[in-house]
Amino acid sequence: MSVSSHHRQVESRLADSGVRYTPGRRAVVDVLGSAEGPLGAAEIHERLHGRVPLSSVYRTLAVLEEAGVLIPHFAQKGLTRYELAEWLRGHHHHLVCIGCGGVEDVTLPDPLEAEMDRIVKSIGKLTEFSATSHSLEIEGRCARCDG
Amino acid sequence: MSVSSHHRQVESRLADSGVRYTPGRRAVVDVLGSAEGPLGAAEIHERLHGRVPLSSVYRTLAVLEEAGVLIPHFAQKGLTRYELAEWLRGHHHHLVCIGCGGVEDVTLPDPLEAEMDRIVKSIGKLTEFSATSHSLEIEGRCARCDG
DNA sequence: CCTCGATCTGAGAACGATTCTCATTATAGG
DNA sequence: CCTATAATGAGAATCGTTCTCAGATCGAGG
Repeated sequence: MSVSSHHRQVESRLADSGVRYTPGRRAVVDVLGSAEGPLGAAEIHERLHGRVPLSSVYRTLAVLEEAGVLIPHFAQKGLTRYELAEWLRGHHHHLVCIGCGGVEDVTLPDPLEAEMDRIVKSIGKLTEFSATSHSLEIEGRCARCDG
Repeated sequence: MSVSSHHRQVESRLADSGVRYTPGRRAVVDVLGSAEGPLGAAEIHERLHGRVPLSSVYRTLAVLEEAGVLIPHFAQKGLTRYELAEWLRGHHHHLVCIGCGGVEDVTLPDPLEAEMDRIVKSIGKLTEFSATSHSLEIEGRCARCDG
């Protein structure tokens, strides 16, 4: 799943809604496509060395979220991070480090993910709630902070 | 696990850190103890009918989080909600409604929770990450928003 | 190519949630 | 009681985010 493949997919998804895939928007997708986990607006702005002004980064994130290209992720007070949606990056879960606050992605092996699905389905049956998606957040200490 | 039992436990936990369990703090614990899910500062202030000013609610939340009585929960842009920590309320998961943004708790039946534990343990073995806790976030539509 | 309308952008103002400040009040211990 | 310490209330300050608006860009039709 290369970055240029992301570009093709995003471009066509945006085209469907009559939205342009401009250089600024590409730049944001590039940054997120090569990130190790979700990033916030300020982090993205930083990684672009100011080539895209912060207010435009925010607008771009809103446009891409609206188009279903990005998914917001909340794990810290007052900070929204974004990552590529699952249809671009694949289904995965998060390891949230209680030491440094960072978030890493994990993709489960099929048998484990199948088990997760069964659990989520069971919960749907137990409650008046129609589940569309799920995410397992595991808190702990990453290799760097553990020791 | 009654509310008065919560009060006793919280009081003794706070005493350990030389922190007073004042009426305002009790009121916040009361509200959270009888909530159906995590609440934000404004929601708590609202449910107290202004008996505790908003700035005090914020301070109280910070104090109680610091003491390990409350756990913050993030599921919405720019809004931090809190709930009683697991040692007070028991382990549970969250149903996050993509319609109204609300969050409900679910406690899994033992066999399902046991399965979750196995999954989390397996992930710990797969990665350089020492898990201390986990939470399954299920996104979907609540009974009210579905239809 | 050139024009026109629609879309996008940049800069800064505005906003909402949260935190801070500081003067005042409550509390526990001597 | 008195005093030192902790807690409170009200409003100002802060920070992430959203909005506004004037100007730049684009792409379809002439």
